[in-house]
Amino acid sequence: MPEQNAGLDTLPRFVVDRSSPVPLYFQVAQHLEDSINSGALPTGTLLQNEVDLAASLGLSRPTMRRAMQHLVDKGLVVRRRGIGTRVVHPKLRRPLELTSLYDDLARAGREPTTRVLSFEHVEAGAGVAENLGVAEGSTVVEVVRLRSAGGSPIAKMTNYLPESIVSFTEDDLATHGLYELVRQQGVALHSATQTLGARTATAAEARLLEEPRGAALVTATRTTYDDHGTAVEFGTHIYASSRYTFEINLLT
Amino acid sequence: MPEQNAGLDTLPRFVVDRSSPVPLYFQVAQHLEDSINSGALPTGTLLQNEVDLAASLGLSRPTMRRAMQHLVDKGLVVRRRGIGTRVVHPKLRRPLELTSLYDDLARAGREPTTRVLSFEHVEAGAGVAENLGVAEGSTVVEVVRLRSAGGSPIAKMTNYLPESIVSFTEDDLATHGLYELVRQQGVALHSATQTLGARTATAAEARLLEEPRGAALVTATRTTYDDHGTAVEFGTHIYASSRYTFEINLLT
DNA sequence: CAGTGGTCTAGACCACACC
DNA sequence: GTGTGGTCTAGACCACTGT
Repeated sequence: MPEQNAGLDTLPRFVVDRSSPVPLYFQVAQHLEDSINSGALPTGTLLQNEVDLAASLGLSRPTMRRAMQHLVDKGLVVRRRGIGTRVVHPKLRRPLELTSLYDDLARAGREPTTRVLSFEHVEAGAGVAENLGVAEGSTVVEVVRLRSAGGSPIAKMTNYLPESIVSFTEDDLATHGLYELVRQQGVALHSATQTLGARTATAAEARLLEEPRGAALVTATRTTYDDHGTAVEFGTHIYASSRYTFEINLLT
Repeated sequence: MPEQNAGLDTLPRFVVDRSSPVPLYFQVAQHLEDSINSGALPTGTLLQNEVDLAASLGLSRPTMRRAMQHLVDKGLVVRRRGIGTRVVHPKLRRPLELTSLYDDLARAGREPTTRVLSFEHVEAGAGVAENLGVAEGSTVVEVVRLRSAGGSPIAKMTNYLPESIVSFTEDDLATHGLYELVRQQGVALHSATQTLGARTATAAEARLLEEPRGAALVTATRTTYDDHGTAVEFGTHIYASSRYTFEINLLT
């Protein structure tokens, strides 16, 4: 007699749509994820075994396994041989995504606004050229933005992009995240490296971010690469530490 | 005529060991990873298609696919339908691991040293109790450490652990990372949430970290969970921002 | 012992990219 | 078209857990 068992009530009501272009494993994973997030499958729940689940959904076991593995990759469940599949701490969602500050704030319902402080074509200095992988002195687009939420400034963001991939306008940047715009141009973002640190604000920075003189700022530099290992974007950012912190989830 | 093609030279020499307990897909993935890291399969190389690779290794296609997917998850290759599998930027390894500051410094060859400032059993306050998921007032172990590298202090780390999982000693902490010790006791670390921010140093903190008065510090709070979603460790740390920054790699 | 997930096979059909 | 990876099936055997 298992201590807890679920999926018996919620899952048989669910049927996959075989005419949908959405893969079956993904439909199942999505439904399980929704059930976990909605509380229908609370933390600690032991799911039905994959063989029975596959049978009750009319799927093969490999397809069911793939759905399960998807949830493992997201950190929502843990699987143990001889034991079963257990729902873990629901707080640990969204382990690794390349999100922008704009998306983060929007998701938190904080109504982000962006003011573009400058948008111009400049010659790449040594630092920018090295991080972006372009020749020093070549032309790149420099974007400086002030992002606010709830009327208070959060961050000053300075980004450099190769001229060739910028076809959006200054207006687009006021209402969309930078990554969103880059992705819409067909660039497949692959990975990014980010360095976080801290330093005290200069007088101008303190004024801009409405922080006291000498306040501690979070600093971030990020380089984003596409599928070919080509740098797509390099940015140096400062954040008002009294109003923003970085949340990072890690899976072992 | 493909622009670049590989696997023809290196892979047929490789044979899987079917008597090994190491899964076949892992043996293959490991060999490919080694080939990539050694430069035998340089950046941009287009691998053989998975069907041929499977055949030449005497494996089924699903097994070969699994090896490939393993490399995709590690960020080493990119797969595109209709195109093939391509080796990407070798600089972007080790996307996301749960590492400790000790491990990070040791890997960088900076000879970390640790001084245990205190090691005692205390009653959990409200904040610690909530983050650790224990009752307020229950006994937990508090560890305060000063980590240095190259003779200079880097961070002051304050950790709280449930009393039950601490069987190591103060001496162990001077020469090993906290995660290493926890893992050695059979605890399966699953995931962690970390929050990074910044603030100015107090007078005592500045003195301890050998930073100027009012210096900006990086602050980090981290909660680590095991497979059961139980909190294993909660810590609040401060870092001398002039000597340490956080490197983070993200995969989209 | 029975039950669980972990691995592996040998096929099949489909969607997409390039020529 | 031809070739690529993406999805799916219906089995099989093994390793580990708990009774």
